[in-house]
Amino acid sequence: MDDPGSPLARRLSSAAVPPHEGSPIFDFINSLSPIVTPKPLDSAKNIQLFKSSELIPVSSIFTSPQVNPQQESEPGIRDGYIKLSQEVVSLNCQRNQIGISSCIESAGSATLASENCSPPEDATVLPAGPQSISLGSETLGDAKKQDTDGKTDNTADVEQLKLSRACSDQNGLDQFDSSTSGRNIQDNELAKQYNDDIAACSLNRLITHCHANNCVMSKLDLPLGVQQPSWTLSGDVISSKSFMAMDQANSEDLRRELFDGPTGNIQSAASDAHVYCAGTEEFVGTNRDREMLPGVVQSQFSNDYFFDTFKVSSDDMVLSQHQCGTHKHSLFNEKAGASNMSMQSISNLHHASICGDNSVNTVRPSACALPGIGLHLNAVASNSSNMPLTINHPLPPEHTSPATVISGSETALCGNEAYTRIPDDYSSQKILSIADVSDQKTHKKRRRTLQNDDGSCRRCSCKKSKCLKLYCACFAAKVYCSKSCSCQGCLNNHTHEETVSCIRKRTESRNPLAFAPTVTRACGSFSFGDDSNNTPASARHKKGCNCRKSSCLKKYCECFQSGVGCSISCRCESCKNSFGKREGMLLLTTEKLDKWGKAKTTRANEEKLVFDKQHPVSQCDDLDLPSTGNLLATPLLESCRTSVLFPSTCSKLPPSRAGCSSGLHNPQSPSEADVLVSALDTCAAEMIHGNGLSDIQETGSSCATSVNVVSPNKKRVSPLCIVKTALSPISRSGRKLVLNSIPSFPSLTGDADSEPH
DNA sequence: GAGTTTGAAACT
DNA sequence: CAGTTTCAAACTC
Repeated sequence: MDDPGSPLARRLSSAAVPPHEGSPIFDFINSLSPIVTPKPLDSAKNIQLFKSSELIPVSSIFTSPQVNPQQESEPGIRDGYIKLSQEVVSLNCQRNQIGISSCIESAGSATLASENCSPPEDATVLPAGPQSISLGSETLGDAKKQDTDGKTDNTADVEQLKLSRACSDQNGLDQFDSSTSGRNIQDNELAKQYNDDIAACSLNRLITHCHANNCVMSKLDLPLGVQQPSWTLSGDVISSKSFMAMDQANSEDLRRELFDGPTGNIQSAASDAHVYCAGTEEFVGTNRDREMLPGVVQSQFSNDYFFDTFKVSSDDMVLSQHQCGTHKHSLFNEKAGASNMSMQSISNLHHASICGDNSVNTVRPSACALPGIGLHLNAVASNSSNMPLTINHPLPPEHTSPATVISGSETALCGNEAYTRIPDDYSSQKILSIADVSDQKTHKKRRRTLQNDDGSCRRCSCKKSKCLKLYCACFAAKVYCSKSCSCQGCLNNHTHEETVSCIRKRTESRNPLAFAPTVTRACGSFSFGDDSNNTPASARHKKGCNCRKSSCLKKYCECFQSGVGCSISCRCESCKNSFGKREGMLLLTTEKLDKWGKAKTTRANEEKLVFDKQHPVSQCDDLDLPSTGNLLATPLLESCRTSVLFPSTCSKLPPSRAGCSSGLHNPQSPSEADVLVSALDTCAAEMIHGNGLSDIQETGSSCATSVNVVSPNKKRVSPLCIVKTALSPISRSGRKLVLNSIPSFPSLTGDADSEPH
């Protein structure tokens, strides 16, 4: 923690009280530079500095029973952040003692508050403590008892109102045509319907990581790309209701460091929170984005530092003002800049800046054609902080347009992998929203739409499993079944909470990855220059598909369903995944394959020995890997490709050809191999997915970050070392990289699990 | 909506 | 651990 005597601590302590004119803090505030919009590209690069070594284990993500996303969108749930109405906000505003503070709760909340006819008196004044708004699972669970249909009509009205308000008030968003408005509404609606736990975590974690790595980064330096993922994820979380452990201490530390300046009034409460700022997302902006806000919202901003002081509590946690504000900030960027893709001038600019992509075209064809949501249905267990999340809504053809793609952070940042599953309800609800707004269809029709049209609805219809097996989508997503499920004999509900918990534990003990998300996003994906062209494909799979007949072209394929390309984790056959074939293995030339195939075990070992003699010293002094592994001693690009690809290739090759399993093993422990495979996964896979050698230097840091994450013995591996080594002439000599113990399957445990056991 | 196909999960 | 069975979603008609 901070040294009490440190300038930082002094600033912090002084910030707790209103500054007086002439006081040091006042002077300090006055001396602050105007807010400067960071250059996203540069910022994005900064993000690469984030090390992943302090990331939270995935396992910590999956904790408490979750509620079916469907339910979370229901009135009782929403009230949670609906309560953050203007009243509340105004109270918060009043509580802000520092002149520069303000509040940012927007009309969006008010609009939401009216939704579902939530009486204003329910808008409990936000207490300072964590007990304020209880939106825990139980609350949500109870809420799910409510009927969904009744809500949607109100929602439609509200959304229409919101739309009109937005249209009339927006100054900078004049491209708001009716069709895209509908989509925006959908996005907004969707985002509201998702819990944003992860979003809350995301920035914290980002900050935490930054902190851990001594990144000097002011809140305003948080690039859009950093911020956006938070809110992009926020949409997910609302639905997924996943909880994520937070390194509260770290984030708090950093928050103090970063944010204690002028606004000071830091609430040292739990850093994680269900940031129900989300309810206002479409109207929330930063001071620098205010011109883009609807007037009604702008009017709520009393000053330019509003986001510093917003305070909101939700669930059982209190979000620091800064967090929330920053999230809002991010959120707005997301909503205004990304979700409203129709506003090309905004979104394109944004995307381009985030991506560091020269191309202004933000919409990838694949994204438009996604059959499913970019991420999976499971609980959003996301290290979302860094995660550029492309939400690719599975929309009917008539809705399939760039504007439907929430891609606010397509590339942005990924200090680490993230485990993200967006409930398919997301999309279905989006469709529902469309129906509500545009047609006011009947409930029946809506329900039908909900269930059928987008084809991605995950409401289970289990018959025999009692919804207590992974067959059940709800169970697999760690959510309780909802009314909208058509399951029979369902035990996956609150009534059988203990049973469910028990079964979950059992299931998880049997397979630790049982509840792991299918799709994750690899660390470093954001850093590849052309990743904007294949963001879905850059997603990685923890498990990978095993398709045979579907050629990964149907929703049988989890990858395809998730709108991502197949990865090296997949064992699919004849992969034709339109989002990214596992064609990396095609990079293995026939010659190479033949070589590998013909290589006898002994010969391979001999070569290895010879090579080891020739290169007795690692080319990277600080590459402190186990000598037995020496896997990165020759991390030449080609080898990197080859070897990393090889596992997947191996799985399809006869053992005799599967060099990686044909006796090249040495006594190295499998975990190390896993680790390294995992470490190389990102780099190699990114290369595989079309990123050339020229990208490596760019991506080196991220790759190395990955390596850092998975480095055996938790020893850090110099990023530069990896990159250098990968590009070294020696490495390019073509000598085979003897990946001694890479298993025939790549690590399925993922980065977070990659620590040696 | 019924039947078939598919691939993951569970089981042996 | 590989093979088989079970299961539910996706798909087809």
